[in-house]
Amino acid sequence: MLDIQIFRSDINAVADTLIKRRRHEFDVKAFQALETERKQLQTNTESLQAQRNALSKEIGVYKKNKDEEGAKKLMLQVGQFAEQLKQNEERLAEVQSELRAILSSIPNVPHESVPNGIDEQDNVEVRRVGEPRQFNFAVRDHVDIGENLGQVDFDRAAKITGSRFVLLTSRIAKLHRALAQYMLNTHTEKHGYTEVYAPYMVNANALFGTGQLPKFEADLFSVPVGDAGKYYLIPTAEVPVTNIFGDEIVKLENLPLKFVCHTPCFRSEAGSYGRDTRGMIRQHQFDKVELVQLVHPEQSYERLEELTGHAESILQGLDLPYRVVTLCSGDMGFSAAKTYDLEVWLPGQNAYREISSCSNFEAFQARRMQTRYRTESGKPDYVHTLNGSGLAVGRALIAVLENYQQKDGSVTVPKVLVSLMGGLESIEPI
RNA sequence: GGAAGCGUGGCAGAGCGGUUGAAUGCACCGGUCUUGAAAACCGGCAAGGGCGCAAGUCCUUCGUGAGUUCGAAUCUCACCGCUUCCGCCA
Repeated sequence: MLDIQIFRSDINAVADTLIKRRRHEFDVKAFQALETERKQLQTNTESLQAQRNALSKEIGVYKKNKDEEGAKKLMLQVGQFAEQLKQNEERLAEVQSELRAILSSIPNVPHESVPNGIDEQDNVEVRRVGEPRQFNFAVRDHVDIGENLGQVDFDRAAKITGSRFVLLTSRIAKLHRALAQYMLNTHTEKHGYTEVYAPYMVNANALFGTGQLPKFEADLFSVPVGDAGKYYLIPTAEVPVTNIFGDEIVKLENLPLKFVCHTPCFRSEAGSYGRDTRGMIRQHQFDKVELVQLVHPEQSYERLEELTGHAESILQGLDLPYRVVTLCSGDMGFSAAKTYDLEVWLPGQNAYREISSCSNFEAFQARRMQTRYRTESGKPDYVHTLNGSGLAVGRALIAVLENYQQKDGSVTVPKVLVSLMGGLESIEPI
């Protein structure tokens, strides 16, 4: 959520930026009309409330003095505007909730360093790290590799559940676990993150906080709770972890707060039918190790570079070639002010594919969650939030299978994973 | 699932229809005292919002929502959460 103050003072500039940079249009006239009404209603309502409060206090005094007559007179006075006050209060609540609804459906404004653009075509490559390996045989993709090894099974997953799920077994299931373990160990031991175990189901309020609701309900899975309520399966650990300090004022000296959390992620992938239907690239359920930081506003852009580096270090440790891309304004997520994507080289696709997304949300999420810190002067102010995948475990598995494949169909275990694999150096067919 | 109890400021904990945004203690901040510190003493200390250049002033908030009332932290209803006991269970 953007600061309503900038809509009050400089609405045309914001509207302009949002159209040019995010192709997001909103009705400035309607907003302003509501805002004018709000201002008038609020002033009016509050002055009536003040009158009522003053009279009520007086009534109290009369009652104490047993002057029922005097009290009666004042009660009549209040009665004269009671109905008007009630109507004002109701309308004011309506207007404010309409304003809030508009405000909460407006995306974040991109940082000035974010390149302008429409879609992923306009993303800007920042750097490439590592050289794609040259193969002296016909490369296979992870589906062929995994099925040939007899340890990746899409058909049975579809039988058990449906499409876009996978069943991993034996060494590959263990490799998947080892990858997550390696990521968690690295981030906790080398990068100073605190490990978190968090709920996999969250309420609507938490999803509002990070920006998935109200606009993107269709992307989420939910389960009914009680008679009317529901919980949502998390689409990313970002949701429970970023919300840890929602509605709280954290101590300045505790910043930055850095958390790492390994969870499954559940996404309905509505609107992506037909895309990446082969293999494990786009699943309804996948594991991810997520990095989350709550930081002092002045530091958030340095922290974004740092956090991106933490995610990169996993790819480097696994010796996987990748590139870093700055998302253009049109390709960024709803809540982000700036995003770097890490794209890993997949020989099976002969392409770089996203494996991590690292973003600075500035105060956009903090404002929704009401997460603040106390400034040096003691005044509360919003923190900045960041997160990034460090990394998507399922996609990391794909990358390892494809980049470490051998001519005979086996897959070499990356050096850093050997001990986590109990000494196993190569995955063979079973 | 059944029964009982409880949700108040950073924490603990009063208040149970009237001038209470809320006693008191702890924590925290400033001051006096002290060579310094501690102790003692004095003072300060919730958040959000409106109007205002400002000083200030007004409104809202005692789990959430609705209601009763001139007036609600206090009464009513619903919901959410927590605790304890019983049952069940990994």
